[in-house]
Amino acid sequence: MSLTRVPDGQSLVSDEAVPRLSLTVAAQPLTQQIANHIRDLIIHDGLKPGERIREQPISEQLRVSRTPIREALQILATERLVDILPNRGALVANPGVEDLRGMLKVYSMLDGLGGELACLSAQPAQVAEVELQYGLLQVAFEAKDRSAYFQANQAFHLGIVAGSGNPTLVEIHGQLNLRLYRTRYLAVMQIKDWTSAAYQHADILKAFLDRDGPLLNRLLQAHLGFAWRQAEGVVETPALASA
Amino acid sequence: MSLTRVPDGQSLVSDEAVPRLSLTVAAQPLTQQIANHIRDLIIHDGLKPGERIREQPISEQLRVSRTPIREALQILATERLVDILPNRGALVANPGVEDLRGMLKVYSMLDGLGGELACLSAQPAQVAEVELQYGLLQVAFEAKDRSAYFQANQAFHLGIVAGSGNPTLVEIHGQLNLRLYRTRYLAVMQIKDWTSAAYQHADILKAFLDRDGPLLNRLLQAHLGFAWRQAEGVVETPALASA
DNA sequence: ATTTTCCATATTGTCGACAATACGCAGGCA
DNA sequence: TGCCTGCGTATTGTCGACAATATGGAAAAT
Repeated sequence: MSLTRVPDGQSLVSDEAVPRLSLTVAAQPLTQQIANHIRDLIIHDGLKPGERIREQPISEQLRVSRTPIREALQILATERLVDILPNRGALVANPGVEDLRGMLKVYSMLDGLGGELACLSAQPAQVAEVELQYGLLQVAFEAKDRSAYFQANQAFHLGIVAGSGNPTLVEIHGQLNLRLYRTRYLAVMQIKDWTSAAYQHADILKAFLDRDGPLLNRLLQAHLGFAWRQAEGVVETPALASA
Repeated sequence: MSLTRVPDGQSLVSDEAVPRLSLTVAAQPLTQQIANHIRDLIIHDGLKPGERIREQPISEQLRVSRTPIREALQILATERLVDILPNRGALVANPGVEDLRGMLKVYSMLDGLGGELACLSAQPAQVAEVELQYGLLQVAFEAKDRSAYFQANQAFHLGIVAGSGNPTLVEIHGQLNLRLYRTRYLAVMQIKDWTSAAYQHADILKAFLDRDGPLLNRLLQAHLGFAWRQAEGVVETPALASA
């Protein structure tokens, strides 16, 4: 990872006409960059659940003082990706099976709601994006590429929710998605018949294209419930003692 | 507000037997105390939407350096109660009507889900709490005490969700509740016929006591939709320019 | 041998100082 | 007048140092 400290030239060149004069997006605040960095480590299992997160090592690796690191940890704690024990440091959150079940219940509901609303308000570009991801999903599925499958699956579902046009819903859904990300990723990579749930996407896409909100809502919730039942066993033994 | 810096003696004396030896709860981290302080100011309208939050004045008022204040602001930004503009400071979040509508949609869904789950898993003590708050609600209603009414109303609804036994749901619901808190408070204080929605609580309580989840779900969502329609007009003109 | 006490060390928490950036205004220029 | 330019000031961003706290183990006591 490389941190950028100056307002660097990540030019915001979309396919639209670019306004004259250097319209560059300012560098993201250090705190945000660090939070992103640690968040990535967590959800991609570079930092294991229950593992301690010390400030000094990160400070040295990223060549940054501890101040922005602490701010980043506060952000991640608010996102419930880390637990901060006063005077004793930060740990990677380590939810138990019961916690995960509870999160999934809420997540399913939000996912279903997202689908239902998307049937009402999704823009053509958003529909196209979902169709595109469905295509990638199929490709990855036939190639038995679990990693690509997982990625397309993510984009497929997030794409539907994005179609709801409800920023709050998208945000909360996305945040819960992160809290479940690692477990779901490990599940997809490990489960024997990871193909079973794949077929459900065809129905989901169809309901979406037909703009059948209530049906899509039901399908999405059922889909997640199914995927979870597949994954139940994979919720590995707690790597480290939880508080 | 008073900040406590040492592990002070907020002894955790419940009505239960107190374990021997000084079992005192450590002082909350400064950062948390400050976040709570600013959060209170925001939801109780001590800081208006769109208003700038400067670090130095708070630093002087609370007799604290800017470091923990900045950490607190990061927390509040993650909770979407403030917006941080890089290099330009923090503002109190100022959601538009459309944003509020979107939040309420999600909030209603979560509230309904909470009620439905609570019908399955609420503990007797939790049911009693809800009944208690219903009583206070009635008292405040008859006394035409809007402030007390609002408070009991809050406790009534939060109590139901707490009965769901789903920490994630409680947390997310609570967070959205805070984002809507100020608007709802102002609405209750200003609306002419603030009494209309009050009658719905009887049905809600009955469905809860009858453990009729689906019905309670519907009632709660309808209740919030109704309350919102009452409040629509109250969503005042943006106090300050929003970004 | 077991427990307790005490201390050295590692880590987190807070601070004041400095650097970087944005803002407002005066002055210059067309 | 209207607009640009440059500078002083106010504010935010980052840092290194120090204070406060927890941790682990050696030494002492039972």
